[in-house]
Amino acid sequence: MHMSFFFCTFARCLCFYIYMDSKYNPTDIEARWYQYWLDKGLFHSEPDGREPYTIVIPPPNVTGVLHMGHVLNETIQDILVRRARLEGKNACWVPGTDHASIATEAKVIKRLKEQGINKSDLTREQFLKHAWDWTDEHGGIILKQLRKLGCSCDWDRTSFTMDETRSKAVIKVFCDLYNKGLIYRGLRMVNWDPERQTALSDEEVIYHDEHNKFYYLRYEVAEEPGKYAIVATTRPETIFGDIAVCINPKEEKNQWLKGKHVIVPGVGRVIPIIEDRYVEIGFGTGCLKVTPAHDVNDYMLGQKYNLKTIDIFTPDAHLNMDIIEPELQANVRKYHGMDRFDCRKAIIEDLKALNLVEKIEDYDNKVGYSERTNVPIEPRLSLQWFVKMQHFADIALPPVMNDDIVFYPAKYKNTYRNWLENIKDWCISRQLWWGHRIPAWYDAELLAETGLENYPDDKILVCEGDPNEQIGKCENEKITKWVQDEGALDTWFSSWLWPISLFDGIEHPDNKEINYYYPTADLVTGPDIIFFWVARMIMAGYEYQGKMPFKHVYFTGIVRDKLGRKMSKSLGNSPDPLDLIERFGADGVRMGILLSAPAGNDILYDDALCEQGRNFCNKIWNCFRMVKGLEIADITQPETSKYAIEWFEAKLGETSEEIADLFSKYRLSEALMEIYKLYCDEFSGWYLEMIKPAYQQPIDRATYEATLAFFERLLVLLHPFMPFITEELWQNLYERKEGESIMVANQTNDTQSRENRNGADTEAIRKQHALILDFTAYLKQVITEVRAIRASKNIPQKERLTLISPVELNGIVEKLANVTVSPLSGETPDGRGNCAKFIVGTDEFAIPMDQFINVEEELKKLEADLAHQQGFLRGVMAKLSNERFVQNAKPEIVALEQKKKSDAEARIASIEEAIRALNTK
RNA sequence: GGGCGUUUAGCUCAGCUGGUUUAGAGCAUCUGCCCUACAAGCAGAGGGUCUGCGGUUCGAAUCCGUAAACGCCCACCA
Repeated sequence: MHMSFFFCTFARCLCFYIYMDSKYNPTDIEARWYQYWLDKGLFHSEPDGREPYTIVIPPPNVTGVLHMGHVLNETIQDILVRRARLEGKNACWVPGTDHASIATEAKVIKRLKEQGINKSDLTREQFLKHAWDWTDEHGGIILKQLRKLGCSCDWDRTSFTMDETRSKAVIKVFCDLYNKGLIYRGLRMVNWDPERQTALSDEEVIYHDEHNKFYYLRYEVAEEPGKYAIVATTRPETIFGDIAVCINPKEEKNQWLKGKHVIVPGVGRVIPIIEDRYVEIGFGTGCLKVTPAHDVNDYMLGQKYNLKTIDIFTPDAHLNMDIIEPELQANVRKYHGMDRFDCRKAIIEDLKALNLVEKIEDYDNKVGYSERTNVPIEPRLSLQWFVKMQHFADIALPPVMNDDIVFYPAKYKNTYRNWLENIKDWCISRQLWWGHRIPAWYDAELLAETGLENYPDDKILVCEGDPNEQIGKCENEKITKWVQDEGALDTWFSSWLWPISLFDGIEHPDNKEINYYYPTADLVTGPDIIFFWVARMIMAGYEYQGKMPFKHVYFTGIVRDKLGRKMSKSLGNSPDPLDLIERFGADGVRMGILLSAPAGNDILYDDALCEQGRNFCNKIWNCFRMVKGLEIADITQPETSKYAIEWFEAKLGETSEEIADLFSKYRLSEALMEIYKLYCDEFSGWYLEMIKPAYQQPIDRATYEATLAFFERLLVLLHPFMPFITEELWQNLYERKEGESIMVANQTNDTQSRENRNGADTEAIRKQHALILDFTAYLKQVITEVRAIRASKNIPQKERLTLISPVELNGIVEKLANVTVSPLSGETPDGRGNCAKFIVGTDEFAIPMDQFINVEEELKKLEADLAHQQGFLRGVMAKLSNERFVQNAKPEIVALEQKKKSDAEARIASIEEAIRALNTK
């Protein structure tokens, strides 16, 4: 293979193609052409006069590695980009990575721990140094992996959500939204991740069904010792924070509790019974313990009734008893420092001992988990920054609902609308260091006085840059030092600007690049981030560019294994894409992942699909060997070849149109399947067989040239899907100049021929094409029937047969079926002894043969066919004899049925005649 | 608790506004072939009544209703 490659490329010595290996070996070829594309700058885009086609990559985590989901996603993007490039558009695919604040910070902490360093021992600056080291070390591995897959990203534009331009954009947008009153600071109940010790947005919480316990606890009534209110809870460890017990004022069975007080079991705090209709009548015992610091609803009640909050957890969800009233310390001290789940067990055991547990029931409920760390979320009251979302929902909903932005598949419009119509404010602050630091500053002196929570909002300074540098420059400024907010921003607060910030459109909103590349054409992503990312990009797009960020959104499915299970590390069912590329070639893997991936459907991945991709490469490879192995001579062109060329021209045109149509609907796997069939069936199976010279005979020049031209068009058609093998063969099909590439070989053949046929011409050519396509389909049927007869009678292909035909056929049949066609002349074929018969359309063909014809078997077949045709005719007749059908159906439908009828009758007559003939034997 | 989607050959899926020779493709299966481009291949074949039920219609895989199964999204019942 190495040798042949060498000669193909450099010596261009035709005869060596014959010695090409019959198996395609992708490894060297892929590496070589990717480097070539890079060297020639073929991925790079600059604004020019052409129509732009832009895709921004959904930035993978900077320290992530390639998995099957990426393979699917990036393959689709590459196909779209390469197709656009071939159509002559100025295609620009911008790559980049995401700093993924939580995930990356977790990885850095883990590594530090392995080195014996705790995050808490470091300053922010020290930690960030480690984080950047880690990023430099592991960052961008995934981008290198994308090259193996063949992705044609403009690497010169590689960006990072935390590089300078992107960071500036984030800070500027924060300040702008703050000044517009769309960002505020507030003490709210948020989703708290005790592992990472940070707030999360609602979208980062994943709910799992769980089998839990429902604990019925006995709260002694203070006014009536010995009597108890029974409170049911799933979280007994929160009773230290109980501040009231709430009943519904209309609940009959709890009327007696009204106005009384109860004693929190094991804790000893005396708390009031309050009344609110929030408590559902009939659920549990009707008594709800109110713990405003640890439950969203309880917090609501707490606010309504002005109850105090007792936060009994440390940020890492251990019990903090220091906050409990001194007089109760003796009761609760032993729980101090316990983990929340350990405490749950302990408190129940202790309450059991005190006979304060009424009963414990099994209970199924939903528990929220942190998306990133997978630990149960703790609702926690804390001071955070929020974006007011109603405004954004208002600007982002209409363009999707009226299809200015088109979703594929459209069903996600519902999901999108549902979210936007129930939008809640977005918690954007994180208690992390790795990320964009919130540009909010506090007067150090005042802060020391008030503390963060009570720091007045109107004394907060939100600005780009460090305000301390301005100190002293203003006359009447009393502030001596500004202290920056400790928090970082949610990663998605930078991601939502991606399509704009990649072109520096936030800092310089009217620059040449943003004006050219924005809005982008297509966004390809998974439906799991429709809220996180897609919706918010639409919001930011309209807010900062006044325009949609993309015109189409292609939602991919989730990649699963062939049993339908999600791919996961723990199941070990996720193949390593690089390993697959090693085994099947990048082109094979691309085909494999795409074949079963209609938009929005989950894809059930199976190695067998990549195998099919590899086999396809091999097929193309061998077509090429065959064509280039032909010896050319100045001989006259056979009629069969002329016909074959005419037919394949029509076929190629037809399929190209179908493929264009499928592309316009983003039905990429179907488009690939069309090309696959075009290669394997039509080109290899039929066309090449039609034009193939007899053994060791040369081919005429005209046919050879036409075949090369077809091959080239086929390669261009396939190139977006399988870039490597198509480049390799395209380069070797003709002499190419240095720097040329299939990547930019505009589909001149197609477009030219299409442009040439305009008006009436086009119509005429269409008709002509339809004719030859129909007739060839007919010829193929005849050939297939002959082959079937050979197969069933064990007649070798080499043995020439005679075919008695009632219609005029052409040399194609003689060549491919290896028959001599003889016209049906007066004499019935039956008169010639044994005949095998078949029917195509309404025409009856016969092959005389010496072999014994099994009359019974033939009869059986014919009779089965007869029954089928008669059944069919009955169905047609039933329609035609139905007056209402004839009256109501469209005339062309009735005419069609009539044609069906006459055709069926003709066929039945032919079959009956054949049966009669056999019976008379 | 709401909302959405799916259910067509062994598997994965097409089948657009009901009528196109009584349902198509790829893979898998079966049979026969190493015929000098390709056994990672070639030739041929078998296989579904379109989840069930009811309705609309001259006509339903296709429209409507209903049941079931599966899947997804959203929601503060402790």
